[in-house]
Formats: sequence, C-alpha cells, structure tokens
Amino acid sequence: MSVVTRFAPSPTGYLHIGGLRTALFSWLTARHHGGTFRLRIEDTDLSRNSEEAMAAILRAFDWVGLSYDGEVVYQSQRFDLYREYIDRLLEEDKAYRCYMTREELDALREAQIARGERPRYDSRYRDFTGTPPAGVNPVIRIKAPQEGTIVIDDGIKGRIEIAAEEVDDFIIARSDGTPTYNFVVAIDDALMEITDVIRGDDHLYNTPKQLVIYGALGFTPPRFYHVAMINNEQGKKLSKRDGATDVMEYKARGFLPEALLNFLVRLGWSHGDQEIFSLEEMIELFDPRDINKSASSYNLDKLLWLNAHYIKAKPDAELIELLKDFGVDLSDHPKASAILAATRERGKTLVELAGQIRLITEVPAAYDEKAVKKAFKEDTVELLKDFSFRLYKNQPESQEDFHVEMQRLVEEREIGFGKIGMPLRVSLLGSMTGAGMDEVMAILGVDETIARIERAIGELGVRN
RNA sequence: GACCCUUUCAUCUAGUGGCCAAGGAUGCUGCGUUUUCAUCGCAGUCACAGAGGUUCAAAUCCUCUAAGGGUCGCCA
Repeated sequence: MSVVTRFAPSPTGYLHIGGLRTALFSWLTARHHGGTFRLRIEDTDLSRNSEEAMAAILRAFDWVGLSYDGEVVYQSQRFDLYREYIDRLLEEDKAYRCYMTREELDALREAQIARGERPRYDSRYRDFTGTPPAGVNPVIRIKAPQEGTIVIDDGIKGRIEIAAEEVDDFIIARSDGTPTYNFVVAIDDALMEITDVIRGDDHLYNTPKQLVIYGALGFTPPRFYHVAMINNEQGKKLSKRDGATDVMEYKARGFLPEALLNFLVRLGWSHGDQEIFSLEEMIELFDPRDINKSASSYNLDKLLWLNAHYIKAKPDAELIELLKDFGVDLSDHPKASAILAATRERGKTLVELAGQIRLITEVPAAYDEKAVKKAFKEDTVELLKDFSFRLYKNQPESQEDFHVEMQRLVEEREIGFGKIGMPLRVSLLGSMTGAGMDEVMAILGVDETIARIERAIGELGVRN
C-alpha cells in the first residue's frame, strides 16, 4: 500500500518553524516512499478563520519548496459530509444529544477541579430517554468506551496506554450543528486514506479521541508519530517573543531555504554523524521511526553556520538573483563573479553578504573611527600618494598586477605590509576588515581605486 | 490537582549489555594559513539527571526519586 501523509494546519496565524518541521517530516516520509503528501486546512471554527493566514502558510510552503499533491482540502467546505457521519452515528446509537448548557458544564468542571479530579463530562445524557429541556440546542456527543484501555501504538514514543475513563463522551458537533476538530480530523484522515499521521506531540491526547471515532465508524486507524516540541534556546516553549518563529521572517533575514530545512531536519532526527543533507539525501535517508522522543532546543548559531555553508556553495547566478531582495543588483555588473568570490565567505546571511558587497560597490559613506586612528599615521598620506602614483603610471588590471604593485612598494620602501595595507583598506572600504586589497582593487579598477584614495586623503589626511 | 511524555557536553546529536576511561557537529579558547577580517586546517574545552538493583559486564535492562514539558474547551 502506498504511503499518504498530510500536513493539516489551522489558519489562525503564520506558519512557524515547529509547524514547518512537522510538515517537512511528513513530506519526507511521503517522498521517501514515492507516496503522496496532502495539505488540509482545518478551518472548522468559522469564527477564527483568516484568509491572510491561509495565504501566508501557502507562501511559506512555496518558499521552502515543499510541494503538496492534489487539491488543498478545506474542512469548512465539507460540512455536509461530516453531517452524514454524525447522523449515522446518531442512528446507530453511537452518539447522542446532550442538553447541558455551557453554564451547567462550567459548574460541573469547577466542582471537579475543586475536588482535585480531572475535569470530564459525566455522561448524564448518554442514555437519556426523557423529554429534553426546552430552549436548549443540544450538542452531539460520541459514546466513548467506559472501561478498558485505549492503546496508541506510536511510531516514535512506543506503546502508550490510556485508561478509557480518561476519555469522556466528547462533543463531535456543536449546538449550532458544526462539527468539532477531533471528529473531522478522524473522518478526513480516514477518507483521504492517510496512512501515516506525523504531528506535534501536543496532539498526543487527541489521539485516543480520534481512535474512538475510528472505532465507532469502523475505520482503520493510520500509524501515528508524535514529534516532540521545539523549545527556545532557554529550553522553554517557543513563543513569538523568541524572535523569528514565522518561517517567512527567515527569508527576510537572509536565510536560504535549504539551510533552514537542513537545520530543522536535524532537530530531532539524525543519520549517524552526518550534518549536511541535500533535499535528495533527506528523502533517501529519512524514516519517521528514527525521530527522537525528546524535545529539542532551537539554536541560532547552528542555523547560521548552515546558512553560511549554503551561501558558500550557491552558484553565482542564483546568488545574484537572491541578492536583489536585499538591495544589491549585480546582474549587469561586469565584475559580478569577482565580487562574489571576494565576499561570499564573509556573510552568514544574505543581509550580511549584501552589506559586504556594498562596501565594495559603493564609495564609503563614512570611515570607521577606530580604523582611521589605527591606520592613519604621520607618513600615511605620503605613502598613499606614492602608491596611487605608481598605480597611475603602471595601470595594473588583474588581481595579481595589483598585488605586485603592493609588493614592490613595501620592498622598495622597506616597510611592512600593514603600513600600506591598513590605510589602503580604510580608504577603499571605510573599514578595517573585509576582502583582500588586491581583489578589491582589481574589481574597482585603477581609476576608482585612485579616486577613493584621493577622497580619503581629502577627508582624513589632515587629521594626524 | 489528574493523566501522559521526556531526561547523554552550553546546544543539536551518535549510542539498543562488552568495540564507550562515551563519537560527530555547532559554540567557545588557542595555534596555523591570510597585509586585515572571514573562510579553511589543526588542537583544546565540555555530558550518560540522582539513588538503588539485575549482570562477569550498564549510557544501554528494572525500580524509585527529581527536574522539565504536554493535555485536561461547544479552540485547533
């Protein structure tokens, strides 16, 4: 039988990285088996739906490149279908109407909590045959088993037994007739023929309820895999306060989707000592049974390291495209590949890389104070003038030509490399760090190099 | 409070009774390469939550304790 997995978000907000990881795990499981990956939107609570959130989730999927099969299923469009199953359960006496009001329910809950009990519905209308109270729109509850145990055979956590008493006759249809979450999930997973349900372990307690539905309707349950949560760097639950939890925020911050995916796949899953996984390798090697039981913590340093790795490996043409979103357009630049060669190892994100590139392509807007202090000494101006005259006279072109010019200067004048290197660097880039000087000069060309040196002398020369 | 889950370096993890005086990666520190920074290379740093068992032998099996987390809705 072919494998079918799904990702089933509710459209109440953007896609966060925890959600993306479970989506990735589900996607990989399907792709590994050449199966099917479906997307389903859990929007049964009509009051909480958001078009915008829906679109945001789809955008995030698109950015990271997770493809889904078939049409997106919207639960809000399947209410008639769910109704049929509710009627069937009612007919078969596997579900019943409950006339308790919200107020009565609240009172019951409070009393139970006060007594130190686990709050649960007391099944008072389970076998009710009398005259229903007037003016109450009933909810519909399922008859859950009252004794025995419900067993979850989880692909990650192993066998989990839950006492039947823990699962009450939960509501499957609200008083307005709309079906509830646990009910529709079970129906849809069954009808969509989902074979492997991979979801966050915050859903672990929903599983016995869904198993009750499967049982009542005679469906065969799928395999379940409950993945532990991702915590923040302090080991606490990831929340919006922890910075970028929105997947699209990573795009804005200059992360590559392959880095994010590689980072996420290693959170709770591994394959020996391997750290770097292409999408193809992930698909080949991933098995949900290898997912770890314990929660893992988000770690920005590792993500940054991976991002740097993928930036280094990115072909020029693709990098040039990506950089456009960060205010750098190298597409018509004759020295584009030289610029990237000089800078790509100096940026952990596209934002940083764009900054490094601008250092070269734009005339320094300011000169770093500390750098100036350190680099500009008494004889600096004279030295720079000498160097720039040599450039004018010899017209070097290649990186090597420029290197030779520097080499000759330090040899003939018997000075250290730093003597010219530092002030030159400050003059050209405005900063003490960055790409190699010969590289930069070859990119700028003689004229621009001289112009920047002269400008720096004009701005800084008189100060010391 | 009840029920359930989890527990190896700071972090992600390898590990399913002997190959483990615990391996890899990130981070951090140092050294080397580099005119600088970064990259890269090398080295160092750092862990089996605790206590009892079982066994010739335990990170691995059992029991208890502790700590962390999840869930208890006419939300999903």
